[in-house]
Amino acid sequence: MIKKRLIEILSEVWSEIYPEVNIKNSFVVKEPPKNIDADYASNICFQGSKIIKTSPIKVAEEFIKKLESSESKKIISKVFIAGPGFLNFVLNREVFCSEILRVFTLKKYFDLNIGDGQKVLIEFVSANPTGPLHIGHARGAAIGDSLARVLKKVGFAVDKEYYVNDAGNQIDVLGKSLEIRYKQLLGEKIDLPDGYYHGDYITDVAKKLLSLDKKDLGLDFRKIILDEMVLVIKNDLKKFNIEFDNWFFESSIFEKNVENQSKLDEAIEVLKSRNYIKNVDGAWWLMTNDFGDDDKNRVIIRNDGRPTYFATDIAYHKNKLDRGYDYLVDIWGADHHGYVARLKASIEYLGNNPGKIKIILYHLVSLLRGGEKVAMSTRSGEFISLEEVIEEVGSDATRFSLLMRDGNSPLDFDLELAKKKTNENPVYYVQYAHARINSILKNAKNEKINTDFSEINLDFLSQNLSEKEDLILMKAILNYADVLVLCAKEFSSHHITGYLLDLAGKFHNYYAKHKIVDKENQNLTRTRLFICELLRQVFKDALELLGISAPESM
RNA sequence: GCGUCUGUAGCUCAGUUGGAUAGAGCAACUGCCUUCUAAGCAGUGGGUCAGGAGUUCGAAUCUCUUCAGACGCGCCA
Repeated sequence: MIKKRLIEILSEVWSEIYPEVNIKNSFVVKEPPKNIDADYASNICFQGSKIIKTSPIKVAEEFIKKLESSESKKIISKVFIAGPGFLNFVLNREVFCSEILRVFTLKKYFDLNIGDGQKVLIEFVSANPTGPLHIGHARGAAIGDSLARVLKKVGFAVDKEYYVNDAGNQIDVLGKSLEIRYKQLLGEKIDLPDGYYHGDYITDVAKKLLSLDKKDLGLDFRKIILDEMVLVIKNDLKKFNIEFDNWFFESSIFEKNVENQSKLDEAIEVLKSRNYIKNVDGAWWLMTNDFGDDDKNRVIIRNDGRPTYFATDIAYHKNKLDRGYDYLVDIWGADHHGYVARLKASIEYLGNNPGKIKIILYHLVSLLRGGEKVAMSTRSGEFISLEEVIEEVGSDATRFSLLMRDGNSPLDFDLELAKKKTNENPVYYVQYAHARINSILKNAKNEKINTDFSEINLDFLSQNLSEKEDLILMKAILNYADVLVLCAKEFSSHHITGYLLDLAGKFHNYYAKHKIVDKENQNLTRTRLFICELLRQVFKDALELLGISAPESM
C-alpha cells in the first residue's frame, strides 16, 4: 500500500516541523489530475495552513525543505508545488515494482484483514413466495450477492440467507388460487376472483398435478404451491448466479419447542422482562418511540392476540443474533425505509448493540419498455419475470447494469434498450479486455515463450519497464486494493464496476499502442506479459465479486 | 402536512473524509483492420452539476431555502 506509506512519511515530516499541531487523518493523498505529471498529490499544506494560519505555499516550501533532508528520498524522487499549494510527488519506479511483485507472490491485493473472521449474516431478496422473481427483485439480489462476495474477500465469514414469508394470508390465497385452477381444469365452472393470483405459473402447476393422475380434491394445495414456488425462486436465482446458504421459513418462528415455547414467545418474553412493551386497549405495543429515531410506538400483538408482521420480524432477528452472528446485514427496497428505525430499536431492546445491524436500502427499479413505464403486479400476473430478462439480456449484462449504480439512485431499466444494445453493453467492454489478455497469454505459450513469472525479480522488472503506459497499468492494478477497501467500508460494490471500466480502458489503450509480444526483445516481452498476467488475475477476481463470468475468449 | 432518498452532457449514470481544467458508456460526426481478438483505438461536438443564498484559500460535494420527482407515514405484509 504505497499511499499508506506516503501518508506515514508526510505525517512524520509534519510532526518534525510542527510538533504541536496534530495533522493526522485530516489530509489526503490521491492521484493528481491528468495534466500534472506526478504519481501522487496531497493537500496537506492546505490543511496545515488552516491550522497554523499561514499561506499554503509557505507551508509547502517549508515542507519540501524538510522532506528533502529526510529518509524519504529512497521512495520519493521528486516533489514540487503546483496550483494554490498542492504537493506533487514523483516516486521511484522501484517502489511500484516491488509492490507489484509483492502482490504477485502473495496472491493478495492488500494486507489488511478488515473482517478478521467475524461472522456476518446477509439477508436479501426474501421476496414473497407467491410467484417467480421479477426484475424488481433483481437489483436487491445482485447487490446482496455481490456484497456478500466482497465482504468475504475482505475477511468476513459470510452466510447468505433468504427469509421465506410462508406464514401470511397471501399463501392461503395462493393455495386457493391453485385449487380453483385445478378445479377449472377438471371442468368445474368457477371464476378466479379478483385479488387471487392470476399468473399463468399457477395454471402450470395445476396441469402438473393433473398429469400426476391424482384427481383428489383432498390435496394440500397450500403446501404444494408453496414448495413449488420456492423451487421456482431457487431456480431463478441460480440462473442469476446466486445460491443461498440458508432458507429460513417464517413459519418456523411459530413452531413450539419442547417447553411449548415458540421463537416468537421467547422474543416477546425478553421484551416484556425488559419493560419495553405495554398493553394499551388490549393490544401490546413496543415502545419504539423511546428509542428516538422512530416517531411512534408500534403494535406487536393485536388485541385479538394475533402477532403483527413486526413481531415476527423481531423474533427472526433475535434468532439471527442467537445464532452467533457479529453483524447482520439486511438488503431492503427503499420503500421499506420507514421500517429501519423500529427494527433497530427492537434490536437494542432485545439487549444488543443496534450497530450490529446494517440495513442497506436500494431504490426500486422502474421497468420501461421503449420509454413507457410497465406496471407490475404479482397478483394480477402482469410482470416481466427475471427469467425472461436473463434470457433476453443475459445474466452478466443484467447484473453489471444493476451493479453499476449506487443503490441510493433510482434506476430505470428499459427492456427495449437493454435488448437492443446487447453487444454495446459496458459489461462486454470489460469482458473483452479479459478475453484479449487471455488470448495474448495463450498465444505466447503456443509460441514457446516462457509464461512462468515466478522468477521475475525487482532488478529485472525495473530495468525493463520501457513505456509510461507500463507504469499506468501497474498503478491501476495496485489501486484494486483501495477499491475493495472502499466497497467494504461503504457496503456497496458499485465502485468495482467503475474500476473495471477504467482498467479495461487503460488496457485497450495500451494494446492499441504497444505490441506486447515482440520477438526481437525478449526481456520487454517478458515484462509486458507479466503485467498482462496480473491484469488477467485482477479482471477475473473483480468480475467474480460481481458474480459475472470472465470469458477466456469472445 | 411530516419524514427518507433523488435532481450532473440528448439518454443511462460515475464522481471515495470539500481540492487543481467535472468524467464514462450509449447516441452524433471524423479517421484507423496484411501486424498479439475492430465487442477495439484515436479524435470532434455536447454542461447555468435543478434555481437562489451562505460557509472558505477552494463547493457537484457542507448549511439554509425554493422548485421538481420517487417512496414512506396501518392493530397490512
